[in-house]
Amino acid sequence: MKTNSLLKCIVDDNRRNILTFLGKKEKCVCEIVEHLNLEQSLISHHLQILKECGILESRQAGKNIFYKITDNKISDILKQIDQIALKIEGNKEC
Amino acid sequence: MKTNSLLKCIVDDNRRNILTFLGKKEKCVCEIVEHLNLEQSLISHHLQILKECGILESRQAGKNIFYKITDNKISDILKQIDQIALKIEGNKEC
DNA sequence: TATTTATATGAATGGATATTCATATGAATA
DNA sequence: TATTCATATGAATATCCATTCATATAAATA
Repeated sequence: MKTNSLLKCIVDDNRRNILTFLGKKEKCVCEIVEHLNLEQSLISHHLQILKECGILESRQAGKNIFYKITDNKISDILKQIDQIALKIEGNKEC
Repeated sequence: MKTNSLLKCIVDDNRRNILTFLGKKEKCVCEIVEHLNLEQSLISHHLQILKECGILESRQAGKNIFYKITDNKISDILKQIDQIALKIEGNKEC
């Protein structure tokens, strides 16, 4: 069983930032690139990973491709992860 | 901010298995080694990592060293992670 | 249709981290 | 006190994964 590969997916800093930036609204790649200020190809690679995991889905509109978080279940999971991150703040070396 | 390094800690398969095996009860290293069927030194390395993160604490009793999960806060986090893992089960490539 | 713009892709690289191997330490016991 | 048992440690190696770089694709526009 690979129960934790979505966790692995989310644990990466850049991917977490992408997801946080996306929030409830879909955004096109160039917006994400501009906001995170990272290489376009890097963003693109991360988007593919998130998409393969079922966390994101995409939609084409002309030259642009828009990404959004797939469903509320995923959003809930992300919220939980953030709550966990908060709890962790009180901890030692972490 | 390093909000996710405890997550990184937990995301590793062997460490998750160690934590799951520990549950509420302290166990000595040799029990963990026997149960996970991995090299003693590997288990020991992982135990150090978990200890440095504040997830585990240890107690010596003669030749044996017993490890246990530090506090209920950590236990709660682990439970949440497991719940998340369950939700994820319904997902695609993950 | 040539060029520009937006995005994807794949190979190469680098860095982080898991694993192994050999050995050290330290407590218990013969 | 020599040996055994339980665990830790550190260096070497292997593996994984993020990042970069160069390039491909495909839509739009001049």
